[in-house]
Amino acid sequence: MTTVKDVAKLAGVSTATVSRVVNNSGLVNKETQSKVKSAMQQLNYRPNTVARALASKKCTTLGLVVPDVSDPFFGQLASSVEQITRLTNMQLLLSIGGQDERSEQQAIESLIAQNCDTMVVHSKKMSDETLSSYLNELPGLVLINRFIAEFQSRCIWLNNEYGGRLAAEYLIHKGHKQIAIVNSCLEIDDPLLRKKGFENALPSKNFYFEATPTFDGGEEAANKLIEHLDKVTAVFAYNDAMAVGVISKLSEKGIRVPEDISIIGFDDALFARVCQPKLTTLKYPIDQMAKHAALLSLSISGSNTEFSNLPSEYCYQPYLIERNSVSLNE
Amino acid sequence: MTTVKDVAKLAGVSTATVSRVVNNSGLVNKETQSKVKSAMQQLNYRPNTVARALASKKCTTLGLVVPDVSDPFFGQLASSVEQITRLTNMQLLLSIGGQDERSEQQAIESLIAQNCDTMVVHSKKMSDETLSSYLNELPGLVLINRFIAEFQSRCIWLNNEYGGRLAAEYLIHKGHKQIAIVNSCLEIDDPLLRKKGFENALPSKNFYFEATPTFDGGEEAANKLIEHLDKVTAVFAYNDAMAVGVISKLSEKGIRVPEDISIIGFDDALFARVCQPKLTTLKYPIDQMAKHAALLSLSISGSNTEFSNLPSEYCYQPYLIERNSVSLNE
DNA sequence: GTGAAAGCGCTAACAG
DNA sequence: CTGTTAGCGCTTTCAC
Repeated sequence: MTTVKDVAKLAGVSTATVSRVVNNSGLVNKETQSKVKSAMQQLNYRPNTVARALASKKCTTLGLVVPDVSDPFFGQLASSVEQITRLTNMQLLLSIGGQDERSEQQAIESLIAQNCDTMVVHSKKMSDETLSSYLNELPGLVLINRFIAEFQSRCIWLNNEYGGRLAAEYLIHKGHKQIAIVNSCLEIDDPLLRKKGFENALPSKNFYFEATPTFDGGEEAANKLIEHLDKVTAVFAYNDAMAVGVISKLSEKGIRVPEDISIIGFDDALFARVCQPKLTTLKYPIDQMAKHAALLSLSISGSNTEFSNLPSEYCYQPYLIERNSVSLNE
Repeated sequence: MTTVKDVAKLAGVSTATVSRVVNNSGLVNKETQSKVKSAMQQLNYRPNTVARALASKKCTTLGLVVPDVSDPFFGQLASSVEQITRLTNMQLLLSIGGQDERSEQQAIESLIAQNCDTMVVHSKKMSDETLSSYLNELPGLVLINRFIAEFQSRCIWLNNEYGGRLAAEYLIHKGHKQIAIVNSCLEIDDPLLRKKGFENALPSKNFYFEATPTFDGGEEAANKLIEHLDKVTAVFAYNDAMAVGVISKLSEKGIRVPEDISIIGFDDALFARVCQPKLTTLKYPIDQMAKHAALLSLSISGSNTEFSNLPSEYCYQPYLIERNSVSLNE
């Protein structure tokens, strides 16, 4: 491993000078500069980012915590954040938050130990209290998909309630009145808010089922749904995975979508375009949100000043993507 | 930020002693030890991993290079690697290799700059030569899904040819003789090897189509396939995404799987279970492979000694997952 | 057992 | 413009 010292020696200058040309911190004579540069090339010198961060007390890593990268939703989120880190010459530290509060905390702690002062975290298990204490401790921490009122300038979140309303309005517009909600059973706000938004727009008695927000959960819910099929013309699923699970189980039983029953999903995940029929769904603009969160964190923590013109709206609105899983109900 | 110095002062000992208790490097008096520990607690001291790595010249990060995390296949891979890093108290550095050789190189370079000496890389664009030079420079670098003969003890890869053969044998066993291959058009070995394995087992003239290895590519290939439907009873798709694309386009045209035509995929990706009908496919055991690669890298680079009993077989075999997209052809 | 001191690779005043 | 010096936070000989 070649260091500044080696370069300095070969170029016949001090390490400070080498540092100056590496950092482009002006004020270096053209000639010395080229001497140093050629020495760097000869030795195949690569600055040690770790040492640099330590000495300058500036951090070149951005930490991301998500519950699970194997879930395509978070894969998408991670990918978007990575695009920002690449643009800003930062490195991405990935920490997995997992299923419980403790491992979410550990994920953050390990980022702190790495001296990481800019981070975006997706946490659903940690309480507002512990999360708030981290927010206080780490000025560069930005929350995604979560809203804590005292820190709203550091939260990027989705208007879930509005999403629920959009779904209801669309189904009503299509002539549906008897609807089943297939919701997530996880104890987080999102399903409750979507339900609330939906029911505000369609207060008549709807059927309601809960399961895990996965394909299997969707199948499970469909099994219960089947008993009420005569009273239901459409279903609003918590997410596309569940929607696809419902479709799959239904079609196994010979019930066709959208001919026999309509269905609307949420997320616009990979699934949505790939399934049969293609899914009408509510777009969750996670790409934009993730980029916004990363940029926000970078700008708050002072790691980057170039991108100062960030969106002023921190609350994102889902919007309808019409495909063909919903039919007109006369 | 509290440092060793603060702890040392509060505990009335030297920083060396603090370091000793932090690292459990024995030889510390019980009493001093508890004094130090309570001081650490009082001050909420967290060792700075970056400084530690610098001073000890031991690295606590594992770097991962994949082309794209938003692709569920790589999400899965990343998730498996992360499970190993968590187990071994390492941090995961994620670098995206992207589409071309240059960005793959940059991904590796940025890991080197981070002083990362253990890494697993999935590279398909870099030439054997440049990759070999990195392998020489970085003893802890392990390749996944790629085979370079001179470095075979640092490669974890899939027997693609065998996968092709399995697909052919299964379809033959099911009575199919006229088969279309829907292959990836990417210029990497995998599609060629799968094709070779397939054709060795079924040398009769098959139909052959190429497209990008995605859902859209599958749809595109299906459009061409449709013209030859009278001469084809089954299709072998390069991966599940393509298979699902084929199914989708076909069913749009009123052609049913598996009644009218059978199809077999590759990967056993998320898609495979979710689509209609559920896809018969070849399992790509990427989870195990990724864990093996991470562990191998860790053990080679000397970052971890606990997991010495690694699998001795570096070449993984795909295996058949039978679902219901293939029917008997009499 | 414990402390003093040197140093990991680099940056950042401060002189000159 | 450039070199000297003093650290960043931690580990690690080497004495005591």
